[in-house]
Formats: sequence, C-alpha cells, structure tokens
Amino acid sequence: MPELPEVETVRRGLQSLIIGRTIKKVNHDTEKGFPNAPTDVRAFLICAMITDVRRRAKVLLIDLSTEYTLVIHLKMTGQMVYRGEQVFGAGHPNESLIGELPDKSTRVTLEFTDGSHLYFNDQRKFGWMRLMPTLEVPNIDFMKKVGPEPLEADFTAQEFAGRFMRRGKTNIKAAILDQTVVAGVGNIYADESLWGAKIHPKRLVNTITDSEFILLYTELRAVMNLAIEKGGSTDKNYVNAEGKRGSYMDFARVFRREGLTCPRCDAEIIKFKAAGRGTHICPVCQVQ
DNA sequence: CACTTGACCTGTCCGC
DNA sequence: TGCGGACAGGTCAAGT
Repeated sequence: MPELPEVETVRRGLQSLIIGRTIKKVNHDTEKGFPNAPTDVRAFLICAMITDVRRRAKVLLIDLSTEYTLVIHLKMTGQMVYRGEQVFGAGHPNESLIGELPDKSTRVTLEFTDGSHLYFNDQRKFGWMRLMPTLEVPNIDFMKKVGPEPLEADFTAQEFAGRFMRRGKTNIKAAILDQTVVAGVGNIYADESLWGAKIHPKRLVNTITDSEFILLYTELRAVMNLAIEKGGSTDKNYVNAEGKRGSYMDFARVFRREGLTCPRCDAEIIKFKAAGRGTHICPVCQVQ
C-alpha cells in the first residue's frame, strides 16, 4: 500500500501529533508485532518519550528518548493512526475513516500518559514494527541496500539514470520498483511516472535513452511531490495519522483507470501484468 | 550474479 | 445467496 508519498504524509502527521508524548502502556498481539525485539518490549517502551519521527524510503522511524527507535514498515495495508481525547463522528470535517479503535486489524497499541493512543493496524499482517537501538538502524540490511531518496534536492537526473545500469536487462517497471535503484517507488507512482514520460513498462532498461531517463526523473519527482501535496493515494486501506484519506487518486492519469480515457490523447487506458504487478498504460502514448 | 516467481495474510469482488 | 478463484498499493527467499 503505502509508497513514499503515503509514508511521508503519515510521518508529517505523526510529527505534529506525537512528539513529546510519553508512553505509558503497550499492547501488542503476537510475535508478528515485534520480531527480533528485546525480550520484554514493554520494559523498553514504557516511560520513553517520542523525540522525532523520521522516514527513509517506505520505512517510518519513531525515535525515543531512550536512544531506541521503533522501525515500522506498513507494507500493503498498514496504518498508523493517532487518537486523542476528541474523536470526530460522521459528517464532521475531521471525521476519521476508521471506526472504534482498537479493532480487528490492530496489531500494536501505544497508550500515552495523557490518555491518547497510537494504533498500528494491519489487515494483511505483512507489515512489521521493530524496536532497536537508534544507532543500529542504518545497519539493518534494508537500510544498507536501499537507493537514494528521489526527492532530495541534491539527487540529480544523471545519478538517477546511472543507477538503472545495474538492472540493464530487466524491464523498466521492475527496475523502477527495485528499492535498491531508487527508494520509495511503488506500483501507483511507477505507472503514473511511466505514463508521464511516455515509456512502455515492458521496455528493457538498456533500450531507454538518456533523454527518456531525464524525463522519467522529472515526472517521478513531479508525481510524488503532487501526491504528497494531496496527502497520498487512498485506494482501499491507506489513511493518514488522523485516519483520513488522501486524494491523489482523483488526479491519477492511468492508475486504476482501465477502460477510461487517456488525459493526453483520449485513447482507452488498458491494464495488464508487468513485473508481476497490475500495470496501467495508454497504449497510444506508451509504445513498446 | 542477474533476473523471475512464489510466499507471506486477509478481505473483497466477480463469475458461475 | 453461496462458493471458488483472482486480485490487492511490498518485500524477501528460493528458484532458474
């Protein structure tokens, strides 16, 4: 589910909602919540204060005053939802998409000393939350392998193009989804940026020209920045830290728009499988 | 090594 | 209405 823009939206929400709060109580369902955790997770969390909320690729990092960090991957259906004293009901502008919490999909609940709560929900249970010393976070395998942040100001089109060379013989869709090439791109923004750059997802990387890479770089950054501005994409499960949906899907050009028309040329958008994923293109704008 | 495929889970939707 | 199968936004491990 959540790609870079969704995780960044959650990060920004949590940053304003939980920094400075102190953990009073912890509930977690099973080993799934904290694989490889210190033996008693509660002892490491209780009385710790939230000091920062960071993001790297699609991974959320909640730093604690104890020099430990909660490392969270939402995978397909994960949610991090904060609930204060006030819960807004149906019809209110701040209405949450999520009902009573905890619910069936709640895996971890953190209760703060002020009585508010942070819930980690995950319907499909692919996501995880780990606790580790802050200094060890950069040493986990994923952090060592993951590529650069595409929205960083110093990330250039030349570096972007260069990083694809390691995946020369695969198709561009598989390569752009490869987290070791560039961080944070998932299925939605892969399709949207390939449409923007008029590149067919099944084109082999070693057939893509320099100017096409530059265009793809520009489109990817534009589409991700727009998605952050719109609070991410809510297709089914995704919600921000307040339980509200994102609106990027209202602006999507091809993703989940099969049978509708291409905003550029009016041809009918089609869907097929590429790199094992549902893939949407305009067959006129994007030729193989 | 480079690349592809299946597994991890639950819920929903579609066709019979 | 019921049921089986396909599918869903991510990443790994295991396979070729």
